[in-house]
Amino acid sequence: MTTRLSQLFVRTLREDPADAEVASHRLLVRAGYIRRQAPGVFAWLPLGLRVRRKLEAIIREEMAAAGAQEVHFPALLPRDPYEATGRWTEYGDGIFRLQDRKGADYLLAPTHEEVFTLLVKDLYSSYKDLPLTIFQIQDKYRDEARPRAGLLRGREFSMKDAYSFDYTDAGLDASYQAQRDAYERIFTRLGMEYVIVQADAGAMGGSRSEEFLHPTAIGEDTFVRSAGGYAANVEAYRTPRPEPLPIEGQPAPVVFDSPDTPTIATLVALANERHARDDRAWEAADTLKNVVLRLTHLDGTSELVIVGLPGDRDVDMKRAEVVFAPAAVEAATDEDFAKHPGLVKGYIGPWSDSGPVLGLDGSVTGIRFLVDPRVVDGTAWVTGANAHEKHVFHLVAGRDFVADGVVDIAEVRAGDPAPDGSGPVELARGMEIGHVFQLGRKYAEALELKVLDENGKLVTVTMGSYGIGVTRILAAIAEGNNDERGLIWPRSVAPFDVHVVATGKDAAVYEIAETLVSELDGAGYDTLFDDRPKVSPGVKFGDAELIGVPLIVIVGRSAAEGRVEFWDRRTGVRTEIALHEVLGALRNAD
RNA sequence: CGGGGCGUAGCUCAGCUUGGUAGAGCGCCCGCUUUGGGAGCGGGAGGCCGCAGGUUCAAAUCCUGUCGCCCCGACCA
Repeated sequence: MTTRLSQLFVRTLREDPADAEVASHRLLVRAGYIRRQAPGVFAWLPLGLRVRRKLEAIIREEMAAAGAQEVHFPALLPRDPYEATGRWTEYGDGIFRLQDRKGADYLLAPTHEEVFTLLVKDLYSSYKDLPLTIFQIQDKYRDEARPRAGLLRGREFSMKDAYSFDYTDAGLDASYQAQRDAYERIFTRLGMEYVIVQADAGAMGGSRSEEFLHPTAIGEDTFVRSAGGYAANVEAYRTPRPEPLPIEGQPAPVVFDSPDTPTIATLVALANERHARDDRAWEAADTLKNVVLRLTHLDGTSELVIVGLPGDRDVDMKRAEVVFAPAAVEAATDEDFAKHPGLVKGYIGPWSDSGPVLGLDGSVTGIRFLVDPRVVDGTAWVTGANAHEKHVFHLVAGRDFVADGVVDIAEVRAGDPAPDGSGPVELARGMEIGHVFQLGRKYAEALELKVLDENGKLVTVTMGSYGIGVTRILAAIAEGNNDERGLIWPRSVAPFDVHVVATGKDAAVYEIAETLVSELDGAGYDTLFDDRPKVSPGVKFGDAELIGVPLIVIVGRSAAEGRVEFWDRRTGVRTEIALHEVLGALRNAD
């Protein structure tokens, strides 16, 4: 097919749009691929749609190869199924909700687990029908508090979501692996760098969850990886628990005066000044910082919880959200402190010489006390003594205090050990471009999806869900493939195979170009033909660079002598070749 | 939700401090010229100055309110 630029519905912009910041957003708007309709909502013009279709075609091919069948659900769904699984509530403000004229609740679906599950329940009831994997490519909706970066974080976005149905755990593993393999093939075909990281299974339950992250500075996820092959989203990283240390022989706690120690640094300085250790200096990591958090549960009730962690670390609120989900986590307020006179702000600790201060069991405050995994029995700490301007050292875990549990919400730092022993980790930023997830039986149980097994017994189906962000990947590719002049698409998703530019005023040039273009058409190439007669060469070259078709053929000043220029958009190299060599040059371009 | 910025032509912006009834560049339309890096000349179309109220003889400009948008942060199965 040949598309004539003179007929194409597009208007390129000479200047950057004022409301676009990141490269992908700026260039996709400027080159006429998309237009903003509302915050985080975009219209797709022919160029943009072509890229999208290319991407979708690759995904469809790999889904088919993985044995998944395509279906299509509405984006607009009734409330009921989401009520049954609890997500109507759990999703909170993140969901677009609306009502019909009768006042019945609907939503614009953020994902489709519920309705896929119900459809399978409607149609299937035997183990013989399984395994089954079905998918769709559909627009999803999330009412993001702050959409940003154009397509990278929109409120409407296209996603391929697949769901697998099995009646055995081994079957689920196989279905999961098939999707995971398909994702690897998709990203490889797209030439996209990706890292598979362990993801947090979250409050949704489920046993196995991995994210495909595209490493990029503008990514919103932080992940860790070790040289030995460990990789995890920082939210899923688990701090290894050291072996306990012997308690016998450790010195007894010593309470000391600690005025003017509002920070860990001042406390450590004071300890070194007045109570120096023989072996080495006190360090921030020797202190136990007790952070008071307020958890607000879904039912509206709330509780305080105190987390003890090494003083050289802060709480990572994202990790905390994951651990305490679905409860919301925030720092305790002055009001909370006022309600608990047993808490001496700045001097909180689990111990006092008159008995335990923190903990559910018989402590003064009765507040749940959780500690960092590094706080194992036998470790000694410097911490608050629960009296104004008093701290205590030689406070030994397992002897002087006992926690209600362990919670791993401290920030993760480069150099921390990988939990699988594969060495220290480094931190990097990434963008989530895919997610494979063993849901297990949560949805099937909530919606009562059961089948009869070989023995005629009803068993609950086990499921997986697998998502790939189509429009997000498109944006990520644009983000990683551009220069100051415009986009540079990989051939696998470029809107056209080749961009033919005719320049000059000579009518013969256009005739030669026409002939070339129909030859290309005959050879099966999708061609964009800049046939605009009264547009200057500078404008045509500029548009070609902006639009970003990777291979460009210029038919111009030496066309009459049977020569054209072959222009590689990515390298910028232009070579003059004979007209009859064009097809060969295109074939060799890979 | 907190902080910052901005709403004037299709796009990018000036004008606002010091009120006098709206501008530039690009784009678009017509004519002539031009044709290898975003052309020249001439003519033209196009604007409830985000919205509402107020002050004033007079408001894009000053005041109050409101709506919207962008950026940073919080949040993000």
